[in-house]
Amino acid sequence: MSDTVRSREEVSIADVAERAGVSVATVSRVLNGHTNVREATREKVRAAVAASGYRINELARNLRTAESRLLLTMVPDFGNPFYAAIVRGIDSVARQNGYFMLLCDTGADPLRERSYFDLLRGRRADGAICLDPAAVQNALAEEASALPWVACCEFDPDAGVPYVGIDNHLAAGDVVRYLIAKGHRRIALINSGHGYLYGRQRQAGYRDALEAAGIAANPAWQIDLDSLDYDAGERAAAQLASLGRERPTAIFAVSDTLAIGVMNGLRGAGLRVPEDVAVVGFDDIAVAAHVDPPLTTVAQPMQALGEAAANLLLKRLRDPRAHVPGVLLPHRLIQRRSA
Amino acid sequence: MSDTVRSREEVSIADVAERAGVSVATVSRVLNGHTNVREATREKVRAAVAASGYRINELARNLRTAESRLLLTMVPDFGNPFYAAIVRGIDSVARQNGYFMLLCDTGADPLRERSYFDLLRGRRADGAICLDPAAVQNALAEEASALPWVACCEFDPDAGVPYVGIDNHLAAGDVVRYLIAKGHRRIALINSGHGYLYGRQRQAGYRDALEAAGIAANPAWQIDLDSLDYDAGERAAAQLASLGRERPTAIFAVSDTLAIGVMNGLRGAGLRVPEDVAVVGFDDIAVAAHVDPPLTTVAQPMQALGEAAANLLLKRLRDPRAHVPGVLLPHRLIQRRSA
DNA sequence: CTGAAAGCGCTAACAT
DNA sequence: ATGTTAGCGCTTTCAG
Repeated sequence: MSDTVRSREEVSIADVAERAGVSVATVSRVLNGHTNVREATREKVRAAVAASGYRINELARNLRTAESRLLLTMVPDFGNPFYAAIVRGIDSVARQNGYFMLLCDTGADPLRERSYFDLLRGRRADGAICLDPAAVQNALAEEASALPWVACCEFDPDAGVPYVGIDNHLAAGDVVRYLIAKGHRRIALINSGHGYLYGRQRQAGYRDALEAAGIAANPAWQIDLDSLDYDAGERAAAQLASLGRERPTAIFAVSDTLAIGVMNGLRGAGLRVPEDVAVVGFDDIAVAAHVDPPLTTVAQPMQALGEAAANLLLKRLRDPRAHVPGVLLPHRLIQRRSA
Repeated sequence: MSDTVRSREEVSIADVAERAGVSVATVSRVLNGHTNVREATREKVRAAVAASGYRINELARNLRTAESRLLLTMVPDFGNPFYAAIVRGIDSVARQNGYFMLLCDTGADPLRERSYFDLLRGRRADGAICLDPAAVQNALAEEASALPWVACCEFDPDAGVPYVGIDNHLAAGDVVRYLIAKGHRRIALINSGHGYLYGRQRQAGYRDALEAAGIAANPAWQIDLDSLDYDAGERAAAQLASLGRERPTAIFAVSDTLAIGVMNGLRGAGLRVPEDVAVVGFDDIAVAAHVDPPLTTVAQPMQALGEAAANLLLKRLRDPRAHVPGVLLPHRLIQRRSA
């Protein structure tokens, strides 16, 4: 009570020890919940801690224990709502295991991503989960492969890095088969360029499903974009609409943002969805159910993906030489009104 | 060349020193770019560093220098795209000043937020920027006020915490005056509940502007929601639409997500935007320009808000006893087709 | 220009 | 059950 004035000077474990009339070791034991301390002593220490306003210096503890209990999650674009649920999944597992999870916005820039890996190298974080494009990951794989990290959603199965994701080839096939079952034979694909592995996988799934149904793919119906934003989708739709009688009756866009842009572009060209052109997206982001018409799309088990990634990472931290396998989780086609 | 095999054992500064035939002090000097080292010695050290694959242990350095050069940004909801540009602004300033910025998703939960503040208390981060609701901040203000942090967008001017934001009262007034100028007199407000200070400020701005124009506010046209998501906006619109002849001709929603939901709800009720009901949102998030019709809304200078917040924080870190003032930045009404 | 040595604040043997 | 002590890996006087 008499010591209300907390000096702004840092109070250390030694100060607490002195105050409580015990050794620093005892204070440390109390702090860490070791059982071999007499209750009376424990109480004295607690009182001294409270009275002094002591706060443990985790930096010192971390240096000593050689771990930070910090996990990093690297996202390529913080503005993309797609990552939200994944991040929540990671966070919940991290928390349950006594770790903090902190987010890094890499901007899909290898240099920035490298700088975050430096946090691992400098022992300031214990591990990382990377949601970045496989290309970015690969640029770093060589020197980074010894570091404790796992890939999520975007990954190269051959990079030797543990990963979690879905079967993109199968998912794209499911979309095409769904569209075919609805009577479509003129199906376009709007893809995300070759930076993303998932793009190549979905393209292959699209092609193979078409082929399996005996439908020849029209090259004019395959558009590769270098962006995933609404505008890009809009422009692609305009391009497809301008085909006139040669235009497709269904469009599969590899992301919901693209698909929403597509619907806008179609509307701009005087075409109705789904009457004139059906549209399917990918990801099932929050707005997808709230655009007009609501978007048919492929849902990934985002939360589960994040949880699985976190669990993989923790396993790797516990046993650095454990074999950590790649994991594929099931997706789901969400049927709404756009197709 | 002969030493390609990097032992997985941690190599320390002492190892490098031995290898280079110098003292650890000299290695440290080279590492930190001190000038008082002979070029030949410097070269020897560099070679030893490269050959050994040495990586500085930042934990140790941080302990010694008593700083982490880590900044935290706390967001209430990682999934809300509203924060993206702000975060980028913070990040760029942090980077330019040699800091890492890491994101924390608090879920607007005071307990979780407190846990992140613990990172500050434990010296694992040097400072923080908090984008959380003022209510959450206040729950922590008492004990947290000694910590180096600033509030951004949501803040209590009286909490004694440095802040950056916009003039919400004025912005809401601008919206109402714009609507009045367009001939509207039946203007509804869809608000976000009382958890958010900006909600109260915008409500006051709405009321005052109406009053100044001699228009009596109809209580049935003021809806308080406890959520900001699309569904909530949709339900509120349905409620307003059900008023029949008593329904408003314009709706001001305090966030774009709400506004988009409102437009959907209106459409569901057979009402056209803007012909039957005009809609104005707030924030100018990315989708706002891509919904149908494009949304008229208030843009906040997000990037600038983030930069200003980061600069305030850095100033506070440099001089803990400096007076750091509150800062208000200008907003802008973006006129599109919804109103 | 370089080295020796003293810590930063903590944990974990190893005593007692 | 408690204390002593040796570091964790680094930076920084202080000497030389």
